[in-house]
Amino acid sequence: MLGDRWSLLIIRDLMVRGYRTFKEFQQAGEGIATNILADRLQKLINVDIISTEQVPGDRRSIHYRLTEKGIDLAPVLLDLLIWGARHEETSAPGAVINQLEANRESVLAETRRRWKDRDLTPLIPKFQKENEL
Amino acid sequence: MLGDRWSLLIIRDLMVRGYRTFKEFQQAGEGIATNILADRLQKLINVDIISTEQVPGDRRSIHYRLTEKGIDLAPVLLDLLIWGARHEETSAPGAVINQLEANRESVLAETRRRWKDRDLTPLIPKFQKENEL
DNA sequence: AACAATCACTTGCAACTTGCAAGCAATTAA
DNA sequence: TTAATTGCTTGCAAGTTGCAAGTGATTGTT
Repeated sequence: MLGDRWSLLIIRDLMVRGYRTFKEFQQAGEGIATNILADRLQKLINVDIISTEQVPGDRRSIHYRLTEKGIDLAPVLLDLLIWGARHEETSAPGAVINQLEANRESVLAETRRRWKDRDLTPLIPKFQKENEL
Repeated sequence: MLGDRWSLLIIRDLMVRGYRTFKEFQQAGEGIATNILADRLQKLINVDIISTEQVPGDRRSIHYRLTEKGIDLAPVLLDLLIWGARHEETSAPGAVINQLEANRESVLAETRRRWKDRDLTPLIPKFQKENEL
């Protein structure tokens, strides 16, 4: 399931960037085609990594959200981020990475807290992985 | 680079199972086609995650080995294993997983030690992830 | 009320990637 | 000398991806 080009990026956007809607993923800059995006979202739902919710006040829109199983991927994503940074496949500044690495546990706790509280502020001020995570 | 069906499995086999040769990967049970295997190995070499060495005493054979960058993926793989186990996509017994989780740091240290020393004994007595890691 | 815009998708199709089976060169084993 | 082994490569059918252009159900604007 995670063995494709887009799924982990979607999960990352949900987890650390606070993205929720189809449109946000689509415009995320990575350039995923809408048919593929729809397909990946559905597959992630099928394996219970994400779920959907109605948006109160706009019946066109849907909010995607990580499930418990989905948020449990946080350690993986964090390690991948750190790895990418260490080996320079990221645009995250070195200092930020060192912080993340030194405070692994609290970063993970904060990530989970944000999820629970539906806090949509980006976890850190934007980082990107060039080619794949 | 890691966003495909096979690359992480190859890395895992190198890291925790002690596989080294083309043939070992091919027979690993996951059923990768030889053309794809050759392609993935080459791509992993290109991004400096693995490297090759001559086998002394058999000039037909080649040993693949993780680079420093490759072994640095250990935390990612370990977390992915733990995640898969927690959400039942693994055949690793629960007790083993709990051990891995509780001793994360020492497991990682041991993994790195095995790599340095070229210790080929499997890290734990075989575990598999059903569909993708 | 009528019309335009927005949102989350679908559809059609060409281009690329994968998987399967067979084959091959260079050794090494019998 | 012949057979087997190792690490690939090749050809081709089948599957997946990406692009562009819709579509239907709202919601916003005049």
